[in-house]
Amino acid sequence: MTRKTAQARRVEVLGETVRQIRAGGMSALRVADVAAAMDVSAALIIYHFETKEKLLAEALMYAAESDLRKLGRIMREPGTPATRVMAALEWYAPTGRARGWQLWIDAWSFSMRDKVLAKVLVDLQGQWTDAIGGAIDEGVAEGVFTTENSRDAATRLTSMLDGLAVRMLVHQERIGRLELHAWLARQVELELGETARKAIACGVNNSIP
Amino acid sequence: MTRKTAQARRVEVLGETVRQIRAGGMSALRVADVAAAMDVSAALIIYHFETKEKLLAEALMYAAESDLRKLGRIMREPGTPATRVMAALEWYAPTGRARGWQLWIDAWSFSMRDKVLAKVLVDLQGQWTDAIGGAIDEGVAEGVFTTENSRDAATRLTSMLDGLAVRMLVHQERIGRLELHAWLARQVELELGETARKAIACGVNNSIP
DNA sequence: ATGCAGACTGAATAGCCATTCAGTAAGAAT
DNA sequence: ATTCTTACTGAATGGCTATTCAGTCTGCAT
Repeated sequence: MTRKTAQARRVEVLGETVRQIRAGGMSALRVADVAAAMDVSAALIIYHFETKEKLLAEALMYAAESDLRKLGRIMREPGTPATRVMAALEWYAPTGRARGWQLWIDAWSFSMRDKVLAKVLVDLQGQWTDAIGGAIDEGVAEGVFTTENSRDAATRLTSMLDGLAVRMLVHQERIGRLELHAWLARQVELELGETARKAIACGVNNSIP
Repeated sequence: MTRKTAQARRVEVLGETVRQIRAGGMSALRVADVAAAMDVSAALIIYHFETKEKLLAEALMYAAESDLRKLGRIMREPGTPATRVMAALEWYAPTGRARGWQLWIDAWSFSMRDKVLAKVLVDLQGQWTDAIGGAIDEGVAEGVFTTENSRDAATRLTSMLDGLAVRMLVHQERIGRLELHAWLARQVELELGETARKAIACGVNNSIP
């Protein structure tokens, strides 16, 4: 058994934990399984994380951080506010089997009983809302978007996507990429005005063939 | 200990189970707690339901059925399609502390691992979509609503409400009754055309002071 | 009255898993 | 080399709860 620094080991454990949650859901997660997959003892996990609950919270933070890094990258990319908003929403949106979403639906359920988890989620959602809301504000400043309240608009847009994720994962509805995109574009037009739609249509032609 | 017919006892147990799930969530549910609240033995619960998992599935069905009965009542009430659609959506919408919704968010999470539960949920959502979609169709026939596909419109509307429920319960966002109503009305207008808004405005003045 | 079906119970049982703990050893520091 | 920190382990332990089981009791049918 090669020893590793605590830091390296923690990251390794978090990665495996997230992988297993994605595969089987949070309630099926066993400390022993994570350990077995890494070929270490279960005691090691507890040694590094103290309790399973804390492991779970940290694992979610870990997953959230990687999501947020991606969001940051999208927001820093060159382009208009319209393309940025749309890129962010498209990436937020559930696609295909929506693997990643199962994690968050589980997290919603767990967070209602775990304050630490709840805080992670509030924070994560806050950052999404701020990022998208911020891009909307830019668009408003440039005169491309129209909205009363950019945060509220962002909330409604992401809420609809959350709901659609539930439709796809829980209710097994198949919603195609194009269909989803069309729904999203409609919604963006309602929220941000018709000039938004035109701005988006241009951006989209560049990124979606 | 007064003895009851199996049927009566089962209903009683289901009621208490749903109450406890609403109060503390599905994962906190203990057979012993349900029994204690009814002042019977835990063995009795198992005697009637065989296993906790089956109890859970039946309890969700029970909750779903009572929701659907209410939906049926709303749909049979006299009034225009516009008032019916709006009444259904208003009732579906999360309000206040949105107690009832915790149950369904839990159910989403559980259903991803339990096929029986998944089926209950698919069915429940199907009936909501059909009911709202049906009322929309009526409205279209009367020329009040305009939409390409009534089921898709119903899906989008209920999806947004699901997402808002998550915002309220998980992310602790306070969305006021009036605000929610305004958002809903906007959305209905987008989905069903502007004559829908007017029709709704009339109906709403009757029911909301 | 008597029997009987079946609702109901108390007291085990048993399985599952997180967590503990006493100790081992790897690698850095000296 | 020796020490020392600390990552790591194997083998308990302990707590929690669903489930079982061997009966008990109740109200109905005969």
